[in-house]
Amino acid sequence: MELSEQEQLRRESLNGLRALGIEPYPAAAYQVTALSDNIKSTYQDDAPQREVTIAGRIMSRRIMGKASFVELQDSAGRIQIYITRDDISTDEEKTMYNVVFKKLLDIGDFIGIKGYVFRTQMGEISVHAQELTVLSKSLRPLPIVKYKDGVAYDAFEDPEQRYRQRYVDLVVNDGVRDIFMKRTKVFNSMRNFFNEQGYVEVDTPVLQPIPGGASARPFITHHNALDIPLYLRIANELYLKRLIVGGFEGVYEFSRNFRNEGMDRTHNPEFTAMEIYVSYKDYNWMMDFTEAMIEKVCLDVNGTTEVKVGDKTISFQRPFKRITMIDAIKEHTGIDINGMNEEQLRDVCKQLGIEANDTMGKGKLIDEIFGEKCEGNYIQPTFITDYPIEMSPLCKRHRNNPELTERFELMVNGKELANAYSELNDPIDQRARFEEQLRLSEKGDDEAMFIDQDFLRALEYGMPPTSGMGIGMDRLVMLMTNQVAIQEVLLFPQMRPEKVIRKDSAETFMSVGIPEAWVETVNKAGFVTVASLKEQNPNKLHQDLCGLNKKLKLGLTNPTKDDVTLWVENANNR
RNA sequence: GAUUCAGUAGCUCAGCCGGUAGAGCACAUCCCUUUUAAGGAUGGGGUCCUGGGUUCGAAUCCCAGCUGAAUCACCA
Repeated sequence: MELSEQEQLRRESLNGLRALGIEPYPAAAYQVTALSDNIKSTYQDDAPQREVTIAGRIMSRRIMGKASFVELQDSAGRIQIYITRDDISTDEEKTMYNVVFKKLLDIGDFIGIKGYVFRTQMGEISVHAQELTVLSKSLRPLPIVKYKDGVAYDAFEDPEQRYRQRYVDLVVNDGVRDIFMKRTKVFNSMRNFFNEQGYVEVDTPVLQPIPGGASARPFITHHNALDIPLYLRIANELYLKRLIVGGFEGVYEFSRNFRNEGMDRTHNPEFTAMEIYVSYKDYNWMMDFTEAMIEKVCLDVNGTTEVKVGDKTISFQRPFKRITMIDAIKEHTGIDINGMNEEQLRDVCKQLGIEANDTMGKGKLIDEIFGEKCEGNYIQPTFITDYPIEMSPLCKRHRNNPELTERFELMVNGKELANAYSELNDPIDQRARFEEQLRLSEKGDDEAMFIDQDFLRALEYGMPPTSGMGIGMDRLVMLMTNQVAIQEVLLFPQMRPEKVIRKDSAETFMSVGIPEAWVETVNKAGFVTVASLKEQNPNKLHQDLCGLNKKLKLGLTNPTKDDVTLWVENANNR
């Protein structure tokens, strides 16, 4: 492993600490009595002096001779520490200050400080250190981000590095933690809302023998003991309904779902949905319930019902607009699709310039028209209701129109946020709908649903009238935190794995005759494994190595061409 | 999957009409007991993403690849 100069220095400092009898990774608990924000918010100039013990990471140091200032970052924020040589050092040599603090500690190290709170001449509330404890040594330099008046200087902003090394992102970038704190608040607020009504949080299987409840390509895995394929769930809907059959009157689950599809700034292969099912309710009740829930979540998280999303302001104040899908299409295209057959719908698509192929059924065609012409227009929260029956195989037929279903989707900022039904509980109708899906699947629609026989059996025992609703939690958090990328609201978004560079040890290189002194140079020339030396032209290799020796002023004795030829031969024979 | 852009020091970036690789922060050494994005001075640090090609000579031009981002396509 090649270490940068700064990394090497930090390892030397680590040894320096141990040489002084200071354990850089102590085992003992450190009793913290205060957090940075609390110290600052409760400070009063005329109050009696307050003793505190705090701990955190050193984020900056300003050494002014015998006195220094440190910015210490803990979970709540940052606070300045004032350190003087004579206060923290007890011995004659002032080792704690001159050696430990000034030489052996670095930005990024965790330290504990015992001291008292005061205000500096510049007016900043600070802690005057009386005791310094090393809590953990950091061996890698953090990116240095500085802030003044909310402006970041030298921000650490390469998305690849931020997502791959979220821990660094969280340490150095202001505001990243806030997003995830808000994410937790969204979940807690929603959970409280449900619990207050007596609904029950449950866990259902992530590994499912039949991936049901949604239309999506699943991830497939294999169970060795049973020797069967298992699928990571694409939804948990069918399991929650089984629980309604079993007698629960209200169940919900925050469900991590997995879909084997494209990734972009609004899709991650694993994402979180919340689904809730309540018996003896219909989708009208669920609309009232959903808007009440979202209004509360928004208030709990942001303290207001309005959120800024990009340059738009979205109001989550009840009630939300409601419009049927047919009216929405009429509104945005001027075409009334009510009662049209598949042929007529295909013509409408052509007329509107929407691509339609033969695998698309009636439902899919209507969905296409809506997605293309209407969806993006609904910025303020809007319930789109009464979807065509072909698109909603788990949804109850509309009480007034057998072509439609009792379904709504909630559109916000031009995208679907939530989806809900009066759940289909007629087992015979449900079986017919599944069979229709199977026909679509045979027609080439690879997203059509599988038939879950056990689910049908459950329905045959009888499921009470029920309404269910699912909501995309990541998208909700994006709205609540004004983020446009799902990666910004997932702690560890999916990334292509980093390449692991396999490297042979020095001994392996020496075993083909390369002198120890030359191993590093051979590595530097781009050969980190002995195998990579195979089939190399010894002349070129010889030249490269001698060139590096000269260029890097290594002062090594150049190998002869015969030496290099032998190395390559040995590598070939391994 | 397509197109475009990007990859240079630990971090943020300049250099890109080919000719010895630069700045700020960080780091090191020295000075300094109330500083605050940055105290002062001096100094060290690079596989210019990888591999080919053109050339006397490539960070720079060309081709291919890798990784990421944006837009579009596909998909809840």
